[in-house]
Amino acid sequence: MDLIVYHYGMENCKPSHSYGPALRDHFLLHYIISGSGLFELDGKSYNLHANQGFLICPDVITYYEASSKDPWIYTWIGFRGIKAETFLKNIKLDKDNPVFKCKGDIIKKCFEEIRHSSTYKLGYELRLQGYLNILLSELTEQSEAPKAKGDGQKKNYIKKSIQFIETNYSRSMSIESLASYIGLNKNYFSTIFSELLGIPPQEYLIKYRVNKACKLLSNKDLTISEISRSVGYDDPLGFSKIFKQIKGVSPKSYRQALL
DNA sequence: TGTGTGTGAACATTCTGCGG
DNA sequence: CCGCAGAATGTTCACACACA
Repeated sequence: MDLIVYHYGMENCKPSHSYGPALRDHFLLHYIISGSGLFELDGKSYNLHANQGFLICPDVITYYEASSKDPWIYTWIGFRGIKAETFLKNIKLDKDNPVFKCKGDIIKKCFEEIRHSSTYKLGYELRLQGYLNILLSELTEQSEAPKAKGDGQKKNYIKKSIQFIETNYSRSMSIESLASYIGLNKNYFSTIFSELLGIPPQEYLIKYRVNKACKLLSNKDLTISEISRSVGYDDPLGFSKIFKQIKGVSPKSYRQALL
């Protein structure tokens, strides 16, 4: 199994309530709903409060204790599985970096839904696993490295858009959908694309498709219509127009010159 | 307060699809 | 292949917002 949920729950701790030192044989994610407390692992201490969480890894001795003045209320989920470690690595969580901070209230809601799963009789396990996946997905999103600033960030946008073009050129695609894939406004996307590459995204996409078509034209078993569809043009006539505009000759003439 | 990043609107230009 | 109309895209500018 990729992921198996072992157990889950919520604890409204009394002042100075503690657990451990103890070992676990599975991963255990805690999320602090309110209050504060202390988490210790490998000789390191972490003072944690609401909206933070911590991970306990298998075979690692840990100790945690609620604050005497403002004891925490936390919720947890224990799990393991062949993909558990990979998923946690994506979140950049391990025994050396066991603490995370949550933005918004999606994580809190995931834990609420996980606890609420017990009210389902037939779909219980699927629901539980589903919410664990959503929880890990959200933590992965939130753990994303801070965005680079200036040209570095712009280069990242352009790199991402080029990768998108290279894998989706054979499908119909608008510049707006491309910009939206990157998470930018289409106008701003066009501006930075032209700024960094010297040509607008539309022109880049057309040239990329025409270059791909040139390679396909060397295969005489393919018709012009098949090639036009293969590079994202449903209308062969439109494709021929564009091709002639870029290469100066029609696709047919280009092929004759090749063969 | 200045600067950089990003958005939204308006308008111009280019592209696309269709009929002849 | 041409011309047209509508759609899509590019350009420019004003503005908001975050941050130093």
